[in-house]
Amino acid sequence: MSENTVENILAVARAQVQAHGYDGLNFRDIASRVGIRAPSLYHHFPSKAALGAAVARRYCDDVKAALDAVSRANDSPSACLQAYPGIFRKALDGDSRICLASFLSAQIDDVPEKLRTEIRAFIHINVTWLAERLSASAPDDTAMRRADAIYAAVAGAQLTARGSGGLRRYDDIIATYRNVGLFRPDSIPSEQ
Amino acid sequence: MSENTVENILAVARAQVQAHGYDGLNFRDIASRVGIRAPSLYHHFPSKAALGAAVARRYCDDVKAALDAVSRANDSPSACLQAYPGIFRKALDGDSRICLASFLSAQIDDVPEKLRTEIRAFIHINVTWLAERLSASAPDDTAMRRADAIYAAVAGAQLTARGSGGLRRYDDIIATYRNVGLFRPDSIPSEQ
DNA sequence: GCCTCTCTACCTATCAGTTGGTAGGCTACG
DNA sequence: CGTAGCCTACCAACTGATAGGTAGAGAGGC
Repeated sequence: MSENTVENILAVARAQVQAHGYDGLNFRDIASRVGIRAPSLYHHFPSKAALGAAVARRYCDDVKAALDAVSRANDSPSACLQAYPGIFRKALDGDSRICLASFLSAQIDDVPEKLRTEIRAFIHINVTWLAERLSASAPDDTAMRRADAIYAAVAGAQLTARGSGGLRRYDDIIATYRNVGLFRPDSIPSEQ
Repeated sequence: MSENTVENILAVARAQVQAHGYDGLNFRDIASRVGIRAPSLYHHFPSKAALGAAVARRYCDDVKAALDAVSRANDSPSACLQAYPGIFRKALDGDSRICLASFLSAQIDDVPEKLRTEIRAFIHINVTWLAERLSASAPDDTAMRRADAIYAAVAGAQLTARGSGGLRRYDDIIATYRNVGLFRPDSIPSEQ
């Protein structure tokens, strides 16, 4: 039951953070959802900050796995880029939760340092993955900037959809990004 | 002094919400920054929710004024669109605060209903303003979708910059948006 | 078989700090 | 006088965290 409890805690905590931010890490609430008492959480995580960091790291690993899955499922880099927004789509569906890193980016001033580095790592992983698929060779500065823009745009779509409009608005916004060629490395600006 | 106090409270509270979200509305903290005691705030606002709603409404008015200013300063709709991200740039500068509506969109589940409607109104105002400048005639569906995308992209740029990279990253991301033609109504998708 | 030691996983009870909010009093100004 | 604006002194609720105890599983010696 021990391994299972830790997994349950991490899963519940992750969902809470995606829905309520760092404040979603309420020990009594999480414990109650897992089916234990609040102080028992301290047998698995020494502090709130540690639990938060563990949740973030696990989330990062999960998204890394999702990126790998997209890479394997699509043979062209271009197809990978088109598929990228789908990774964050299912959290938005139903409970309208958003990317954990996006929520914590907003709250960055009120979050323990360990979590901050985890957030920065998450952003870096996403941007690097995007940049690798934007440039045929090693990612250059242009590819990195484009990758930054894609990451930011997708994060903004989640946020806006959560604010009002829900999943449908997310899909519409992503479709518009596609139409303007944001996900294509070769899109040409006509003039300033 | 009364009018002045209310203005001070609103200004301080706004800055706190932009930096810490709804939790930034800490009565003791805000009162201390204004130079009075916490219970005195109740002489001006009956509750935390009311203060939050007042802050949001004032913020909305301020952004509306900023949009008007942009409209007056630029004679072409296209120039207005290019200038749009500048409205949120100065909050990010220095204290790296973000759009109040973006922060509260993330926290939408934990915010009083009055604030939620205020947030939705804010998004609507921004999107409408953008759509009006995207289409020569009355905004059609395409213009509204493009406006949604611009709003979301700018929000995401603020969030990402706050998460890591700061103002420079914001500027870079916005520049990339410009390059792909996100802010131009006539940008043509070459092929899927 | 049985006893003891130890470890894990959980519990109840409680703490100190912080929060939004209230009651009631003082002061100064019209 | 009355009211606006502020105060001190509180309160109840909730938070992260600690202290100390209990039930049960497994290991080892005898």
